[in-house]
Amino acid sequence: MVGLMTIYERLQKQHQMDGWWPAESPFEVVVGAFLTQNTNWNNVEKALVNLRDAKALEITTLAQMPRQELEQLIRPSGFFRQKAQRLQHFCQHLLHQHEGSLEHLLRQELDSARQELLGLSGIGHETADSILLYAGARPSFVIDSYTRRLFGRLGVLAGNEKYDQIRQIFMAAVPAEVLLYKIYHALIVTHCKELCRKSPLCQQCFCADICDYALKAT
DNA sequence: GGCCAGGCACAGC
DNA sequence: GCTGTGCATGGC
Repeated sequence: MVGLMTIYERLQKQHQMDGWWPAESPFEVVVGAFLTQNTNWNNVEKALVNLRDAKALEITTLAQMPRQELEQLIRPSGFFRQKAQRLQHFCQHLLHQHEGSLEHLLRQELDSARQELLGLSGIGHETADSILLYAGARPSFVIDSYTRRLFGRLGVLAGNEKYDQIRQIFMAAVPAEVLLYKIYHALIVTHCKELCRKSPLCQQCFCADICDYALKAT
């Protein structure tokens, strides 16, 4: 069995990758995390531009804006009614429970912050961990569909593990460093997006090329 | 024109 | 606990 750090090193040799999540502030990371759910990032970008132009990338503004106005601004990201409602609930939660401070929520003990996030509407496991890692700089490994596909094909995962089981596998094998977690997740996504979908051998991202590469000793 | 994209919640079993 | 379904847009 190839170790997770070995796979990391092989991926790193093939892709240039930095901190990755494109955002100008932790709050913008949060907004992006909601908007990107089951949605192409290109569409998220359009919505973020709209919000920025409307000077609405701010907790109080977003919380108090008329729902329909917010819906129209984020419309390009899809599921806009759901996402508008959930974003406003999140901002109102910050205002009421954390004096409007995102940092106040995220600087709690890691498991406490995670549980609080998971209790909010529209925040599931992946979104919670994305917020913790990329907005809060907390070492919480993000598991997404790419991770499941790639590491399932590599034989690291059986395919029936629950989210938290997979997260534990990664967090047990990868040193708890924020930058390392960020880059590893980014490498997985980038690797799958660039290579997996483009290969003629690709079948729902179980593409032989990507896996042979990752397994191959370099 | 069909399929997919960096999910989530909820109903029904 | 697991599975199916609704949510909606834009790019390929």
